[in-house]
Amino acid sequence: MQATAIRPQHSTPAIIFKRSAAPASRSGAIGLTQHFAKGDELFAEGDEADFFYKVVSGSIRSYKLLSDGRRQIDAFHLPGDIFGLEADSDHRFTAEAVEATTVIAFRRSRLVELTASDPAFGEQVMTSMMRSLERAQDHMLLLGRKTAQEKLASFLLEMADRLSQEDGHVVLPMQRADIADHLGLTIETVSRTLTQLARDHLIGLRSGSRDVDLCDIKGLRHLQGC
Amino acid sequence: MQATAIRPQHSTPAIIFKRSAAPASRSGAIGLTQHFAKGDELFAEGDEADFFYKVVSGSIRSYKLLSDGRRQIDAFHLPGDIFGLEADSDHRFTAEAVEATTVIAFRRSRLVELTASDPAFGEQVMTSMMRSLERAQDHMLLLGRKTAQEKLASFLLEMADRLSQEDGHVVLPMQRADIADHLGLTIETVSRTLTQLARDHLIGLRSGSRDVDLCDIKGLRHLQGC
DNA sequence: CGTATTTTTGACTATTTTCAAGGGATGTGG
DNA sequence: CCACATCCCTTGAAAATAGTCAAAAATACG
Repeated sequence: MQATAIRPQHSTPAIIFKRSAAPASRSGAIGLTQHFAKGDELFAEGDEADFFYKVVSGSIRSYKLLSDGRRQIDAFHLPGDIFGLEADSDHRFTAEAVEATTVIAFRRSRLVELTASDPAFGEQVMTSMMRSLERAQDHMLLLGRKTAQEKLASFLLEMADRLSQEDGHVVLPMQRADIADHLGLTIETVSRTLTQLARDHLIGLRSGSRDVDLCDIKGLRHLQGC
Repeated sequence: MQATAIRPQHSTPAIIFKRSAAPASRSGAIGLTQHFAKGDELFAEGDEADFFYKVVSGSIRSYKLLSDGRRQIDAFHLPGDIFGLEADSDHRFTAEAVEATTVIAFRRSRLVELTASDPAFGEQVMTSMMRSLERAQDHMLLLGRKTAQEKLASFLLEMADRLSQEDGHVVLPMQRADIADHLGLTIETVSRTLTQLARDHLIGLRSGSRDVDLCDIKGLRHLQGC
C-alpha cells in the first residue's frame, strides 16, 4: 500500500489514495463527542494538531491574527463540516465556538485506520476538505474584488444556503464583529450596509438583528457580482 | 475598485506536444510536456478538468472573474508547483501563461494509476495541494486585513522566496496588472506603493521595473504585519 | 431590573480608486 | 538599425468607498 511510503505527519494522502480500500471492519474507536460554550477555544494557532473535528451542532470560527490584533476569519464551520485537519503537525488557525457547539473530535493518527474501516467516512473527509478549499478560493474573490454591498449579499446568501433554514430566512449565529472580520470590513460598515440593504427592501432585519429575511433573493443574487 | 479588463483570447495556443521521456520525479510517471507562449490560455473556468499540470519552467496565473470583468488572481504557479487538480469535473479557474512556460500535463483519470506506480509522485501531488491551500489561507489574511504597503511587502518576500533567485533580488515575471489583481489593488496603487518602498530604501527598482532589489529584508518583514 | 455587551448612527478622516495624461520600454516591419 | 506602434508603467489631482472616533440605542445577561 502506498500509504506506507508517506511521511507520518502527512497522513492525509491516504484519504485520496486509499479511500476505496476494502473495509477493515473495525468498530468501536470512533470520535469523541465534545461540547463547547460560546467563546470557548478548541485550539490555537501553533498548537499541535492532534485532533480534527466534525461539527454536530452550533458553529465554529477559525481565524488568523496579525501582530497588531487585526483578525481574519477564514471560515465558519457549520453542522456537517470537517475542520482542523492540517498538512503539518501544527494548527495554522485558532478555532473558537461562535455559540454553544457540539463537535466530534477525531485523533489524526487514526485517520488512516478510520477511513480503512469506513470508506464513506474517508470520502466525507475528502469532500469536506475540497469544499473548504473551494470556499477559500471563492472567498479570495470576495475579499479582493467585491464591494461592501456585494460582500454582504454574498455572505447572506451563503449562510442561508449552508444553514438551510426556512427558505428566505436566516438566523445568523455570529455577531457583527465576526462578520466584519470574515468579510474584511469593520463592524460599522457591516451594520451600515445591512441597514442600507434593508432600506432597499432586499432584506428585512427582525428583532435581535441576527434574524434576517431575504426578501429579494433575486436582487441579492444580482448584487453579488458574479 | 476596478480590475484590469481582460480581453477574450481565441487564438489556439501553439502547443508542441512531446512525450516527456524524463519524468520530473524519479518515477515512471508519464506526462505530456507542453509549451505555452506568454498570454496563452491552458484552460478556462468551466472547462472539463481532464488534465492537471506541473510547472517545469516559467509561470502560470490562475484567476476568476466577476461578471463585470473584475479579476482576482488566486495564485501564481511557479516551477515545481502542481495545479489544476479539481474536486469536480470542471475547472474553477482560468489558467494562463504569464511568460513563456513549460508544463507537464497529466491525465486526471490516471492519477490513481500514477500514484500507485509511484508513491513519491502521489506525495508530491498531495504536498503541492496542501501548500496551495495554505497559501490560499495566508492570502485571505492579506486580502482582508493588510494595507497596500503590507500587501506589497508580503508579495515581494514571497516571490523572492519561491523564485529563490540570488538572495535579496527578484525578477518578477508578471506585470503590474497581475500583481494588482492578485493583491486586490489597482495597478496605480501597486506602482505608487513600489515607488514609495523604493523612496524609503526598502527596495530598489532596476531597469524594466520588474527587477527588484530587496535592500532591507528585515524592514520588509517588519512591514508585513504578521 | 440594572449592567454589560452589541448594534446602530453620525460626523469626520483617510486610504485607495478613478480619471487623465505623459513617459518608457519593447517589438515589428521597412 | 531606425521609426512607429503598442503596451506598460508612473505620476497627479479629484472623488469615493470604507475606516475611525464618538455616542446613543437596543439587546442580552445575571
